[in-house]
Amino acid sequence: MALKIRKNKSPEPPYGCPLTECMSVLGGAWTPNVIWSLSAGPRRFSELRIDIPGVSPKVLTTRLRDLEARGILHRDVKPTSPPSVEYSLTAHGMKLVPAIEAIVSVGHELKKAGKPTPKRRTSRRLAKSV
Amino acid sequence: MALKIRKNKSPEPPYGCPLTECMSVLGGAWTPNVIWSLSAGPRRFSELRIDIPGVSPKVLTTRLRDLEARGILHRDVKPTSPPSVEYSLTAHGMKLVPAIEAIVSVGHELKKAGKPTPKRRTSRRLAKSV
DNA sequence: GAATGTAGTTTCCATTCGGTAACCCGTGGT
DNA sequence: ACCACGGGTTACCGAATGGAAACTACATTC
Repeated sequence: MALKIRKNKSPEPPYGCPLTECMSVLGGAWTPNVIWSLSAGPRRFSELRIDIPGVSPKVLTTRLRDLEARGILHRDVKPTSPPSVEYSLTAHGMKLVPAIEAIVSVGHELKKAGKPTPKRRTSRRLAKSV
Repeated sequence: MALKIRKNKSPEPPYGCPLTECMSVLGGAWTPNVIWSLSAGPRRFSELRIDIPGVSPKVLTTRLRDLEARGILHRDVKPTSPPSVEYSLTAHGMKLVPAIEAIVSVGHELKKAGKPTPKRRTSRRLAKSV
């Protein structure tokens, strides 16, 4: 007999799911880092590069453009000479900060719990031997 | 003159960053959905497939194996005949739920704010025309 | 006029990732 | 005997992504 499907549904269906929605924002590489960095105040391109070691200018540009297009951050070109460009979170972007804080604090807990840093991804051939 | 670098550093450097740490867990496709679904109680493989429309068995398997290896969820094979397999969050995995809730609630806000759903990801050739 | 600094852009490349589809195994029902 | 179901696995594939490196433009300064 077919097992019956329990139907205490999970809180949100993934159709137009806010979860998916939000993850599409946070999903890109370095995105949370950028937002996190900006949460401490406005920053220029090269400051961000320093704040986020390892990010390449290409990816950083991509992220900034993308987040700007989504209304998460604001790009402000100061007409100084050499013009400097300042990025800051919009009110909209600020809303993401608590979520990122939550993620960060979970990150702390995950580290505290001393994960043995699993290196294997799909090497679970043992499934049948269980 | 070189602009001076402001040094009100962002809260966490990305070296062994808890943010990065945690995102490496949440980053895979459908991962948050899986955890979200399991946050409502234990679920079997096929229930998850129903809860998360669009997820392929391959990816679902991958995610479940990965999350199991990380200690986020627990795989419980019931020795019934046909054996059914139940997945549930570990205490560890539960810790992720608030973060996901935060993400979900931001997702709601992002939707409320009526984003014009930018479909283009990297098609911002227009950069110069701005 | 050469160097430096800011703020990127562009090209190229390798890899990863996820999706599709097909297949597998054991059990139970008809 | 045969099919369906639960719970996957495997092979194959194309798109997307992220990284590296080189290059650009403009302005100031030496």
